[in-house]
Amino acid sequence: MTNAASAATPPPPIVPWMEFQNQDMWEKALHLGRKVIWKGKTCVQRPGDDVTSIFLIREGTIKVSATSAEGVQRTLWFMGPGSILGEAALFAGQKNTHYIDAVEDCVAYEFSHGNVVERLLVDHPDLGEALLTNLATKSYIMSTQVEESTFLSAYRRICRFFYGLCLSRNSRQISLSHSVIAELLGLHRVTVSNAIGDLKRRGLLEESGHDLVVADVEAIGAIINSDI
DNA sequence: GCATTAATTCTGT
DNA sequence: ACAGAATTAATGC
Repeated sequence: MTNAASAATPPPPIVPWMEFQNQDMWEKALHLGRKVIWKGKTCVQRPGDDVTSIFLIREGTIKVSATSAEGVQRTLWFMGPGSILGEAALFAGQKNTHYIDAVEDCVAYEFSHGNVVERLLVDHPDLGEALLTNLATKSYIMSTQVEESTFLSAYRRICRFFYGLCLSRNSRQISLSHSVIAELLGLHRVTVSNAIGDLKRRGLLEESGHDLVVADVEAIGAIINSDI
């Protein structure tokens, strides 16, 4: 993929954080769904649970993670407003395979399999496209993570994550602990702490209360391709 | 409602 | 692996 367009405007890095700004298209279909509220810091679904519907997340953030038999956690991605949960399992005819945790209070809309197939996909092509976009995003997140863990250094991956997160969320604020970032990128927590400490020393990252703030987005982005 | 303590989480070495 | 700081939860007054 080496064309002028992509060279002129490089797409932002794909990060394991799904969030879609324009949810307006869903308004017309909300009446087909059922509003549900998930309290923060609670488990919403576990591996083995039957999946008979999908959920559109409207407020809050959830964490999707895999757990080994020994209890080791590996976060796969986070999902925020505008993202859809459960469509992969539903269309694949699979049971749920991951842990889904609400990290903060969430509002979601549940759509039954029947409503998805007979109403959403039939009456609203744009919602069908939104479902495909959502599914494709998950696919790209996973392939990108495999790619990056194979080819990039931990330091670069952390910078790439911060940079992509800033662009996709349009915010410099990052309210994640070091261990959460480590679980998300498959890194050791100390590796993340050291990298963050280094970025702070270099003035690219600042601390605001308990949150990290990216002070210089472009500089962080530049590190990804630099030869340092 | 408020102060103390215990428990847990977070971070830098 | 460890220690100090910082939160959060639990308990008693």
